[in-house]
Amino acid sequence: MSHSRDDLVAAALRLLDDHGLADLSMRRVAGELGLQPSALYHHVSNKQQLLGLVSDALLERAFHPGPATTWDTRLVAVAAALRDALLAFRDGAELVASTIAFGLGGRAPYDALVSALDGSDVSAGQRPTAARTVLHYVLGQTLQEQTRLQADSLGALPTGVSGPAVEESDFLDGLAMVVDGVRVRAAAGSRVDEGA
Amino acid sequence: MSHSRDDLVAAALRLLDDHGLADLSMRRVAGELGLQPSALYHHVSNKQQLLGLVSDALLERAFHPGPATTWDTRLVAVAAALRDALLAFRDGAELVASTIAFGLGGRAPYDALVSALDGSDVSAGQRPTAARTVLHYVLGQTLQEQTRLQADSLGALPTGVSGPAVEESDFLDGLAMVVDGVRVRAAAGSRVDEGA
DNA sequence: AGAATCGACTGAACAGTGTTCAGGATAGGA
DNA sequence: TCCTATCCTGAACACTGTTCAGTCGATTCT
Repeated sequence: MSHSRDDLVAAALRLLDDHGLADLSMRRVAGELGLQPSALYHHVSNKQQLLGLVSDALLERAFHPGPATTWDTRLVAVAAALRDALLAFRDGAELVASTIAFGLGGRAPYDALVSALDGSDVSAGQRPTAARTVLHYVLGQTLQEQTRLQADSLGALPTGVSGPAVEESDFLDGLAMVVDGVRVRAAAGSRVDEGA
Repeated sequence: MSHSRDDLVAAALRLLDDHGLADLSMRRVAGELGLQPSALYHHVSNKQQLLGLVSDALLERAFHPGPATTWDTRLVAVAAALRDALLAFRDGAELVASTIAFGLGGRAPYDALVSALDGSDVSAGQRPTAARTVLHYVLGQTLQEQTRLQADSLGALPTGVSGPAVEESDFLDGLAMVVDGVRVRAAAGSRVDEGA
């Protein structure tokens, strides 16, 4: 009847989705598994480490994108998959944003963005910059979206008209702007103005 | 000997810079002023509200940019001023990012970015998108910078070579990419290719 | 088989957290 | 003088993450 580290992560992920990040305490995770709080520290050394593992679990399914033909469609696909993963769990964006900021996990998104630029005309030196920029945009925008969505659903004004479609097109508009910025670099690298 | 709301904000800002956001508790703010913790709730209804006010105070001096001639230099100037303000206080980026995300203050940066686009060829409909995008970039990038800086200064590897100059040029590189993305929209609006 | 070891776990405790609430003091205006 | 509004005290509530000595059960070694 002994538990594994993955059990803690699964229980924490369940609690996150049901009650939100603010109510995700070590005591609640322990209670969910029928354990004393101190027992968790045999599987994990920290609450922050546990949150990092939860964050990675949340992101796990997001990064198996089909091999899109061009780097820019790949970049958009990875960014959209990241957003979807963050929105799939309550407070997902907040969790991932904070674990990435403090470097306790969530390397997968950055790595996926960098490798989306494989075969592009963006110079090797500028790929980290491009990936960071897209990542900051997706995290910031999705955090704001999710916060607003959850505030709305918990009894704010009825608002009505602006559904999730507006949120998504807002996201894609901003993303297209960022990708345009990357494209300018790619064009400068190849000395070709692609115009359009 | 009675205190005002501004006294709380000033004390909190002092504590933030001296001991960091994690150690900024209501009890410490009260102690700094020689008060009981409960006394704070006569000036402020929440810890979150207090943090919002601290965040606004921190940003206050950042947004009186000289009237730059072109919209893109204005945009860069506002973004750089925002970054400077965030870096001027310990955990400034973390504080402001979280209060902005939860809508408890920090409207000034967004407003300043929107009005930096006055007189540009970016359409009125796309200015909010452009401002949001730049804002997300600056917050995300500066949060990461500041976290790394503070982690370094608290006993990590000596690293040595990469000083603050590298951080700043990283910031400006990514910012230039985002601004390029905005510029593409401006060019599309005016049907003029401004080239390099 | 018996002994030793190791992992998971308990139960209690420590030092803190944000917030609430009844009541006291002190000032200014009627 | 009374009244009232403001600022504040002191105590308490219900939590939080984390540590630590000790216990139980299973596995491994002799």
